[in-house]
Amino acid sequence: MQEAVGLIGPQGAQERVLDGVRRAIIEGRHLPGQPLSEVALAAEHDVSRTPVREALKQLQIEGLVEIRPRVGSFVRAPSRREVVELFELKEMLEGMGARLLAARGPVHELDALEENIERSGEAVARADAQRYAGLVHEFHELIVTGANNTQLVTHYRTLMNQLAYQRLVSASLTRPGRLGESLAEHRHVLDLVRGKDGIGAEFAMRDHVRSSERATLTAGHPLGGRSSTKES
Amino acid sequence: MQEAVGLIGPQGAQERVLDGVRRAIIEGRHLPGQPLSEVALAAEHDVSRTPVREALKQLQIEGLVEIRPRVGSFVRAPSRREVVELFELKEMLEGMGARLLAARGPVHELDALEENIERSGEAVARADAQRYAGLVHEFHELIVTGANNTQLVTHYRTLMNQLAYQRLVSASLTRPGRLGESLAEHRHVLDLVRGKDGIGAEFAMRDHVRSSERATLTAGHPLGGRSSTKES
DNA sequence: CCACGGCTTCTTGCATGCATCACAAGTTAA
DNA sequence: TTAACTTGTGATGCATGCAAGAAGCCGTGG
Repeated sequence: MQEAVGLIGPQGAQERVLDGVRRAIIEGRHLPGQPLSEVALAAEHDVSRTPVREALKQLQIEGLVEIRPRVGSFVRAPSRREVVELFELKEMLEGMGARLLAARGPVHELDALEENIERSGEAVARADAQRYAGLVHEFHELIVTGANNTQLVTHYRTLMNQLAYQRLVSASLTRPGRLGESLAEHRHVLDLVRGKDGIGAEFAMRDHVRSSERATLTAGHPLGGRSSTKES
Repeated sequence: MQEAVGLIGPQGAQERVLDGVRRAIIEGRHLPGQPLSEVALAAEHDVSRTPVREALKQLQIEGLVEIRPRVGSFVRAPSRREVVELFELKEMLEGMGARLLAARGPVHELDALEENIERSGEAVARADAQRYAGLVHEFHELIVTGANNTQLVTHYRTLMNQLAYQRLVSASLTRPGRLGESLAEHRHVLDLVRGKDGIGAEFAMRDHVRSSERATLTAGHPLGGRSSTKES
């Protein structure tokens, strides 16, 4: 071909491939263990193998893809152990976010959190688990971004990608009573943040993450439990 | 050329380039802001541009290199603000390591830590700051690896690369009295870990990181203070 | 003297071709 | 029948060529 006429596109070809494949994995369109052929992805996104290779490399670093040299790339599913490890990290990072946010004083994220809790209350009242799942995501995201620490946000986002958090949360919220429980914990965290109790907010958030972890791991485990890396 | 006769090399060409450039940046052979030409690096490592590009991409994700699209790659120096952010993260991650290590009970890392403190005492007695710096690195590394959480280790290593920790620590330890102070803090942390006081160990470690941060940032700042991204 | 516009040059981004290696199916011998 | 060997097919890893864009430079106009 060698046309490259359409120039670099909106934001480069490899970024398009990167976002596309990442979303496909997180949304479950590519299942764990499934091989990701470079030529197939190149054809699918209508680019050559080069940007596909670079995108796969980045996804490997993000933990979504496993590249076995000279063999190929595969969708990576974290093992059960890794999920526990990721939750341990999540606990620390979100606790850190709550503490830093409390220390910042009144910033616009607090209003957004207030509004989030209000809308969450409505969703819980209607038992709309799907909608609440989205609001949960927003709540945690606001806590972390509100900490005003870009490094924290970067590491946190990587973590969440690996956890395929969306699906996990949706699964955990099916347990009856969990919605109200979760909302109460959110409210408690926000109260402590507003009260500028940094350490209190940190530990409330950590407790919340742990209880959320329990709810998630005791619910169905859509992860399969086994890593894609078979070590036989 | 197109020879590729020597086959794939010991561990692939791009890995060689990756390690080489990373070490060069961390050890200060490539200075912040300096442009990293693909062709120059390719010639230096005797490979083509392709593996160099992939290595640079990974280094960008690790935070050591900034790639301005269509412009070039540059050695990235974290801004003062980013250094503070990185230390905040370091504090949380090492605190987490200490807590998890305490919960694990008697593992071989504890013996290694004991021995490390012993050797550290000798280094302090001889006022050998250089040797002590290496032992500090080992101590913190043992705390983190001893937590038995591979995700933690991964994120932590990335962090340390960005901080160019080696140089920073060496600089901070020039302040008189800091060596003994630091050693006492290490010993305190290890005592709490051995006593299985997880939360205590976590906060002792966090306190230690904060005091280490103060010592580092008040010492000379070899980082230049300004980011490589000039925003004028 | 300073500002602005066109141009040159060097850079990256992507496409493509070739060599090498991993895996599996088919074949043969015990 | 089973195990080991051979060979074929497909994949990745790397080298290289071409086009588009960005930074710097020089000349010109004010």
